Amino acid sequence: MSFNWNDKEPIYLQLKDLVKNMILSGDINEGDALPSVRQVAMDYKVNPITVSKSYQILVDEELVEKRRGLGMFVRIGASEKVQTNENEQFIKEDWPKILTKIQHLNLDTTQLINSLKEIGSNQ
Amino acid sequence: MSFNWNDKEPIYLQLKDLVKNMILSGDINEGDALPSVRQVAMDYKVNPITVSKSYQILVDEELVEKRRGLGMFVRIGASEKVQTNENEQFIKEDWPKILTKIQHLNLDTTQLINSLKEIGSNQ
Amino acid sequence: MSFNWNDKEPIYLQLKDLVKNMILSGDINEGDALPSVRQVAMDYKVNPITVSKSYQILVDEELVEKRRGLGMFVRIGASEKVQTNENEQFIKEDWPKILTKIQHLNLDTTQLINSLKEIGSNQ
Amino acid sequence: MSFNWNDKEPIYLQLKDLVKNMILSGDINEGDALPSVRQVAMDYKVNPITVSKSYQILVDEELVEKRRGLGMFVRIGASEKVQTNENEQFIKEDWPKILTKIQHLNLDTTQLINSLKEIGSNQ
DNA sequence: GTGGTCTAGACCACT
DNA sequence: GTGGTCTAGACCACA
Repeated sequence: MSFNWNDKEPIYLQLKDLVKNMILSGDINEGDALPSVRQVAMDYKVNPITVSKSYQILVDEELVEKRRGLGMFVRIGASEKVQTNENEQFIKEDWPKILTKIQHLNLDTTQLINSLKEIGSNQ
Repeated sequence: MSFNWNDKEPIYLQLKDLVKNMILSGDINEGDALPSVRQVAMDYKVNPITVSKSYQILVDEELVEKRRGLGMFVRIGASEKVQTNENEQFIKEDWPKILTKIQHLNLDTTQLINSLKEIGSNQ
Repeated sequence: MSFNWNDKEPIYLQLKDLVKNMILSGDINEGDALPSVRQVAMDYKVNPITVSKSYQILVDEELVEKRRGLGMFVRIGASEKVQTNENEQFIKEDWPKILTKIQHLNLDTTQLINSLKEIGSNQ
Repeated sequence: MSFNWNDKEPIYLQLKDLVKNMILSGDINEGDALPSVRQVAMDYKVNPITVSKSYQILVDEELVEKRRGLGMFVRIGASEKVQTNENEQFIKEDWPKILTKIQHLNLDTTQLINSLKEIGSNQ
């Protein structure tokens, strides 16, 4: 386990997103401890400081709390918080840009709508 | 005019996209000269080397040609080429990612579809 | 009772100060036993070793004595001793720093003086 | 220049405060560039990453802005902002604690008031 | 056991 | 020139 990394983005950000997704998907439950910095560093063959940096961001975003001498723990409500934040960001920031681009490129919307409908029916 | 810049992407890429969009939208016509490196550098309060780098990319993408002693000129067919390339990129790369994200976030597709329909009817 | 803790200072020091203040205010009388390490650990949801460390400091400061098999007891004269030490520390170390800071921040001293007068008149 | 450092607080925090004070006192003017990370690292015989960490905090506090490829610059209004923040923190957080402690220790307020008056008259 | 800090030295992207 | 990232390895405080 060592070559997931995308060269364009710093590892610590990718790692942060990875953990975020694990919280979102329930791979790590609220109240649980995150794997220790050292553990992750070894598993992913990454420097402990790099892992530390990822975890610190999650603390700053109030998704994770540090219990001194014990480790990092997923806060209660973290999963919902992530979901809410990401939804909001998509709706308010990403989607409008996407619409603008579609208009800008003068794309045929019927195809796009169809692909969206497919997704909708599978939910 | 100085704070358009997004911190996550290098200025020279943002500048390149800006020019590309001006070509696409007809703000700069095919055959026309691009504003001089110095001019742009002053207008946008950017280092001339940064502007050069942007222009060079456009030359590499064969949208623009350098005429020695005269400046940079938009090639004939550039606009269409941009449009084609961007369309393809959107359909093949961006849109699938967008769909995945929508599914991932479990978003309500009906709203999204409605906003797309609105755009479609205005075209 | 679990989140009194200030993240900047180690828990064992905060706990030590807490006990000190209880001695000072008479919540625990001289000659009385301190609550057992286990008890405190449970009450405050803290590791017993952390509590031990706090108590050990109080022993080192000769405010508390250990009676083997019985527990920790507040020494006679402890309250006065705490008061004397803390007074001295405040006057000699804390207050000068406070004055410097007030000057540095260029604060209006009249307000501060008024709040001090209020306290004085209530004593 | 190498042994200013207090062992109890991380260097990067001390360095941050040092820069903050330089902004506050006008040693570095608003709009000016901060000394480069490498320069400071050499001057103070500290690792560049440590300096970087300090500077990053100032960016997060919006006192300093990064201009890519150019360096870090003191934002307009930074000095006032620092002053306002520190004043507020003193009045709302530090001073009440000080008052409590004075009351708690049953200190003679007249001396304290006198020392405050002295400061006041020198302003 | 846990995370936090620091160093020395390397490499990279941006301007 | 600028800052950002990462490594490898060390040491420390806390629980």
